Amino acid sequence: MARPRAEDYDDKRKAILKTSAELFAEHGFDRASMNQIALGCGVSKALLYHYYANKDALLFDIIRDHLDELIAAVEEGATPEMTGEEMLHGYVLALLDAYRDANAEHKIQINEMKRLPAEQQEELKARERRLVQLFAGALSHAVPQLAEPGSTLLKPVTMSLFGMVNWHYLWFREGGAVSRADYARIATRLILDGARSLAA
Amino acid sequence: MARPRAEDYDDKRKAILKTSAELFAEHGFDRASMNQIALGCGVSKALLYHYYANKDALLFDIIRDHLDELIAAVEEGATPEMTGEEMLHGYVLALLDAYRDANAEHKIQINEMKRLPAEQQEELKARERRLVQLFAGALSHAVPQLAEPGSTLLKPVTMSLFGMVNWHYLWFREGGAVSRADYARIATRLILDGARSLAA
DNA sequence: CCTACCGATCGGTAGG
DNA sequence: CCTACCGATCGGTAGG
Repeated sequence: MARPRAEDYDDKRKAILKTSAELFAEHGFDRASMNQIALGCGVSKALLYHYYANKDALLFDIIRDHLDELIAAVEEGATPEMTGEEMLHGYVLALLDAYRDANAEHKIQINEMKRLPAEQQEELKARERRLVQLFAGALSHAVPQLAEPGSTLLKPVTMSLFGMVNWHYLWFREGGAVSRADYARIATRLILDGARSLAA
Repeated sequence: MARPRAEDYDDKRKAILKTSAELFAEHGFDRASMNQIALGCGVSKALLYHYYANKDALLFDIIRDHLDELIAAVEEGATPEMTGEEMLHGYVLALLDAYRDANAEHKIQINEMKRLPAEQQEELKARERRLVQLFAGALSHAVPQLAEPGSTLLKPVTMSLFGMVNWHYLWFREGGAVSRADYARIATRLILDGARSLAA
C-alpha cells in the first residue's frame, strides 16, 4: 500500500516557507544557504529538498503565496456598493494591513524576484498586474476622468500610489505616531485630491 | 622616488565604477563576480584590486558617488527666491532628471546597500537623510501647516513623495506617453494638493 | 600587472 | 511503488 502523505505535510511546508522567508529577507537570497534554512527550520537538508526541489522553487513559492494573500486581502477590502473613494480607501487599508505580518515576504518580492528564471518571474508579474488592475479600477471609479480615452494619467497616478504603499516598509514603524490606518487615509487622500486636481 | 599616480587614474576608476554598476544592477551584487567585472572593464582582476581593496569598497563607492551626484543635482534644482511650490517642483524635476543616466546606480542603492557592513551603510544613509531633508524643507515651505509643532504629517508626506519618485524606475519608460518633466509635475501636484487638503 | 592557486562554502544528490 | 527522512559527500565556483 502506498505510503500516505504525512498529515502535517502542509503545516511543515508553511513553516519552512515562513522561516526561509525570514532568512532570505535578512541575509538576501544568495547568502541565506540551504544549510542555514534547514537549521533554522529544525529539519535536515534532505527533508528540505523533499519539500522543495531546489532553492528557486522555495523563493518562487514564498512570493507566489505572498501575492495570492495580498490579492485576496485587497479583494475583501471593498464591496461593490461602495463609492469609488471608499473602494480605493478600502483597498489601500487592506493592502497595508496585509503587509503587517508579511514584511519579510514584501522585501523578498521587491528585492529578490529577479533572481528567478524569466518564466517564473512572468508568472509572478502576472499576479502583480492583477493587483495593479484592482487599484487602477478603483481609481477610475473614483476619478472617472483618469480613465477617459486619451488620458495618460491613469498609469502614472496608479504607479504613484504603489510607490507610496510599497515604499512604506522603509520608514513605517509599528506603534509610531502614524498608524497603518492613518497612513491608509493619508495615501488615499494624496492620490485622490491630487488626481482630481490633475484631471481638472 | 615614489611612483606617481597614472594621469588617467581617475578616468579608469570612473570607467570601472560605471561598468561594475551595470553588472551589479543586472546580476545582483553577489552574482556579479570580480572576474566578470575585470573582463567587462577590459582589465585584469589584479588591476581591479589595485583600484579597490575588495568587492565591498567597489559597491560603497558606486552608491556614495551616486548619492553625492543626486544631492548636488537637487541643490541646483531650486533657488532661494522661488516659492515653496516652485522649489518642490524644482527638486523633483532635478531628481528625476539625475536618475536618467543612473538607473543602474539607483537599483543598486535600493537593492544592494544592505550587503555592506553597518558602518559603511551608516555613511550612505546619512547622505540619504540629507536628500530627504532637502525635500522636507521645500515641503514645509510650500505647506507650512506640515511643519507646525504637533503635526505628524511631514514625515509620511515626505516619504510618500520619495516612494513615488524612487519607484518610478519600475514602470517609467523613456520616450513613453509621460516624460520625466510630465511626471515631475504629476508627483508634485499629487503631493501638494493632497498635503494641503490633509492639512486643512 | 598576470596566472596559478588557496581555504571555505555553495546548491544539490548519493545509498539505504 | 510511493513518500519520509538520515549522514555524508559530490562537482564547481566564490572572493581574494
